[in-house]
Order: sequence, then structure tokens, then C-alpha cells
Amino acid sequence: MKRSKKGVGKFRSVCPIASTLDLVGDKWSLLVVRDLLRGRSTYGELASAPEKIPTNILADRLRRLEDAGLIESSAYQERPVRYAYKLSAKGEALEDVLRAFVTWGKAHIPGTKTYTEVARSNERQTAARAGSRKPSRNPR
Amino acid sequence: MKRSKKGVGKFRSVCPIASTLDLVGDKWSLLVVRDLLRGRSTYGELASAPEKIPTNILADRLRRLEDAGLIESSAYQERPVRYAYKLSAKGEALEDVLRAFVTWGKAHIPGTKTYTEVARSNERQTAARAGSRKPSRNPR
DNA sequence: TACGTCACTTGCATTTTGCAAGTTTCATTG
DNA sequence: CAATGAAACTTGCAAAATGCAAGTGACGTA
Repeated sequence: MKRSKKGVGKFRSVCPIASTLDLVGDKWSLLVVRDLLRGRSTYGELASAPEKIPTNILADRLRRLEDAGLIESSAYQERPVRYAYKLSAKGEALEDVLRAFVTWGKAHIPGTKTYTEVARSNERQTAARAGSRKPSRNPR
Repeated sequence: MKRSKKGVGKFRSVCPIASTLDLVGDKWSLLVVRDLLRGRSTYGELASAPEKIPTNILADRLRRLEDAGLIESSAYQERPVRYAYKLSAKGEALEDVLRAFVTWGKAHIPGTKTYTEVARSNERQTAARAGSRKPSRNPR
């Protein structure tokens, strides 16, 4: 599996902001990181996010993020081989950046809701419709 | 001056991260914001950043950021009319996001230096070469 | 043997970037 | 007053990135 070495040392400037953007400054990378932070790990799980990332882009981003050392992949089963992706320490550290995005987005873009809020409101909806039968174990 | 109304309400999802990325999730927007935070304000000043943003992209980003309400432009002189750009409160609030980028970049991308660090080292260089004459008032 | 699934890959069409050169509006210089 | 220069963009076009749909390979299951 040829994982190209290209991209080493091609930052636009020494500015940490510009350089970080060179790694994850596109429309999709940080969303992949977001989902990995939320515990998603397989290709299918990542592909099923509400934003509907095109599968070829997802494959490309996983490759780039791995090349950049932000994520690691490992086979979670043989026969057939299936890979699981997880953040490296470096990648996990992006949580602070994501948190800043959440704060700004919630404060300045009306209608945005965090993952947790959406989950909570779905719960209420479901509870209302179902008349709150079944304590609903193992919610996902 | 036709400032298109397109783009209103076309966010990929209700996620604040995804939505924020829809506004500023590209390679250049946040660098423009960075420079405005640093007090740059004219087209020329913005264009002369070390990353060398193409001028058509700069014009486009200024338009988009203004449409999104992140910056405001005003003529700073007539004859000839010249515009100055500044961040709105909404735009200034992105400082927290930028700070998170700086922290992450400095910690994980070797060789990156903040604006202030670069200035300091230039100062030392200059001081060394000049034998430290002139106390250098008004540092920027 | 015939599906179905997961994890990708491939082939384009469309959109976005990027580079270089051109334009407009003045102010200044000779 | 003609020539030059600068600031702030615009335009044209090539190159790269993105997006969509369909295809592929390796299984497991019916």
C-alpha cells in the first residue's frame, strides 16, 4: 500500500495558524476528527454522518490524516480485513480547536445544535410518541 | 455593486462545527481574519501577508466574509475611494478559534512561530547588527 | 449458487484555486 | 500637461480539488 510521502514540509509559512490550516483547513477533515472524537471508528460509521461526505473524499482524508500523524488505522478483524481508525494523541489534541468552533457556532449561527442537544430532543420526541414505555436501555 | 444573496441558509447540517466550516472552512478565510485581528485593514496590507494570497481570492473572501457579517468595509478616503476592512463583533469572536489553532500548531507542528516570536527574533537580529542603537519605540 | 455488506476505487463533470496580466481612478513628477 | 506610479480590484484561463454515481473485491449468509 503506497502511502505517499508527499506533503512533508510544504507549509505556506511558519505561522501556526496557516500551518494548521495546511493540514486540516478544508471542509471535511475536522468533521472526520469530530466523529472520531465521538467514538466513531469504522469507514461506514464515518460515512454515515449527517453531512454525507462523499466516499472518495472520506478515503482521501483518512489517508491524509494518517500521513499527517493525526490518526492511526488498525485491522479490527481479519477475514475479511476491516480497518478501524482512531485519533493519535496529536489528533485528539484538536478537541480544543473543535470546542472553540462549537462555542463560536452556537453563539453566532442560529439554528445550530450540538450533538448532545440533538440527541436530547430526539429522546424527548421518542418518549412523547411512545408514551414513555420501555426505559430504553442501551441508547445509541 | 451586486452583492449576491446566495449562500443564505445553505449549511450542511445543524452541527455548529460543520456550519462554522461552511463559513470559514477554507485555506484562506481565517488567515484574513487573523490579519484583521492584528490590525491590518486595507486590501494592500492584507495582500502582503507572508502567505501571499492570490488577489482574486482575497477579493472573493472579503466579499464572502462581509456577506456573512464577519467584517465591515468603509471608505477611509474619497478621491480616490479606498476601503478599509474591519471585523464585526461576530468576526472578532473568532479570536478564540484562532487562539486554539495557535496553541495546537505550536505544540504539534515543529518550526512554527507566532507573529510575536518572529518579531522578537527579528528585533534581536537587528539589534545585534545595529549594535543596539536606538531604543526602538513603538514596536508593532 | 445467489445475494448482501463493508470498504473502498474509478470515471467523469463541476467547482474552486491560483497565476498573470489588465483596468480604473486618482496623485505626483518632470 | 503628458508620463509615471500606486492602490484596489477584475478578468481569463489552466490546474487542482470536490462531488456524484457506479463499479470492484472479499468475504459471510441464505
